[in-house]
Amino acid sequence: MADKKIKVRFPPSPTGEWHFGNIRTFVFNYLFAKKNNGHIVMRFEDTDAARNKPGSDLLQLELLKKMGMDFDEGPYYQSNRKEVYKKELQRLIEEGSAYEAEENQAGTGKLIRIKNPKKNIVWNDLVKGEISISSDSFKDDKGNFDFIIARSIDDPLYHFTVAVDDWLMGITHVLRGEDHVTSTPRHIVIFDALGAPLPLFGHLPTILSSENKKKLGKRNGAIPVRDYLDQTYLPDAILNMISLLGWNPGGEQEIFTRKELIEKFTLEKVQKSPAIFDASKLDWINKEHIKLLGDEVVAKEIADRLSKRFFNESIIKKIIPIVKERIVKWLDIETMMDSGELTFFFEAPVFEKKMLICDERMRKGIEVTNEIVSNHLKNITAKIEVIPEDKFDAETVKAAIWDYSTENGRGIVLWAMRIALSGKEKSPDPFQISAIIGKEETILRLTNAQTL
RNA sequence: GGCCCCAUCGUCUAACGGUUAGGACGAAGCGUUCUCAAUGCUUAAAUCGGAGUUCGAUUCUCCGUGGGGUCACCA
Repeated sequence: MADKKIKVRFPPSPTGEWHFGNIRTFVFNYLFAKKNNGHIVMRFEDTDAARNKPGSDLLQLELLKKMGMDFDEGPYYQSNRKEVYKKELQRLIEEGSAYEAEENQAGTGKLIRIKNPKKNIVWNDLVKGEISISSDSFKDDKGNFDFIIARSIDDPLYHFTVAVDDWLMGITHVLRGEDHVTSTPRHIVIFDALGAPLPLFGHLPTILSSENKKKLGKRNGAIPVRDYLDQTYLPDAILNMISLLGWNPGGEQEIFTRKELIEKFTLEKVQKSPAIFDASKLDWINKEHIKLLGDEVVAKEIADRLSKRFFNESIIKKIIPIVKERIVKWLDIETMMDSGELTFFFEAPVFEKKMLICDERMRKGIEVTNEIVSNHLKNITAKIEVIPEDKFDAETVKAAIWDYSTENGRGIVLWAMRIALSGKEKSPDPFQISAIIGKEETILRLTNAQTL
């Protein structure tokens, strides 16, 4: 028995940029379609010209592309399909399931209403199970049970265009936000009038804002997904984050590649209750995804953020592990560069002599003067000088001076050494720095610090 | 308010009707350390309430309560 090919849709209104709430719906459709070897239709629902924001369709398409989420068909624009809707509207009127009613508010024609079937409308929701809503709920505040499907024969409304398109485009699975639950019975009534087979419906739980626990939206702190991309969060990390909002495959794994997400996705594991969006986990997820990346990727990100003056391929290669463990996202490399946390790997630092003397706390009561520090630096320089060039790694350097620093106060000796090499109060340990900048440069910096 | 949906740590969540209710993020503490980062270990932290079914309920049923969604000539 060959199942009909699964077909889903991305139906945004071009009214602005997407936040996590919007894109979550697309992500689940994407995952579901990819998992089941399905087909994705892109369709802009722009029948309300007044609400459309010019250019936001392009912005949305661009975001999809940046997120690596492709579609197979479209984009369609409902505003280009007016003839299709008109034809179906006429048919419904002829067949008697819809009719022209009173003049519309704009005075541009007669409203078209669809006859209320007066029954319970039931469907088996893919995520929530059986839902039953009486068509009596269509009643408006004037007591009319027949809801409006078009402002006029030339001006169809959302409920109608959605049903017509989902039918004509052969959509098999309608996965959308929970906010559409109450409009689903209306769509079903239209499908029935159209004589169209019903797709399967699945309503995803809402994403709530962490500040007020209301539906995520522009008014309650919804940040555009593009902002996260601009902040150099990885698309796959964002995808990972979004996927886990209202879904999980059941195990204890938290970090998933795109491929794993697609493999594991099932509607059965979608949560029924709303999830609150808390971005703090994204930092962790992004860091974990960076760990998954090859060193060459990290090297490129570092290189892209270095000025010409600093560019040094072999050093970049050596600082990869250090950068990797210190950043959450690529942009942090820039921050580190700006605050000088990386520059000392490329050029000798400038600092004041008094920095060579460590804090009270680390001295453990031992008196330290400039002369004593200079002397320590001189002694360790001598020990480092005898290390062969080809054995100049962090372990060897550490071994060469470990005993000396232990005897003379590690805090005092190693702090001075680290400052001499980095000029920073906070930095990787002096052995790592030495190994990275090399023997010659290490000795040079150590020597300079003695005579500061 | 009507209608619909939902209910496990602060957050995301796991748990054939039988577990000391598990994991992760975040938080706190400790260890390792010359600093920072990273890392390791530890701790605090939850089944909304009440009945019922059952030998046994986080799990099933009902009632409360709470939360969310939706009630346009928007989508």
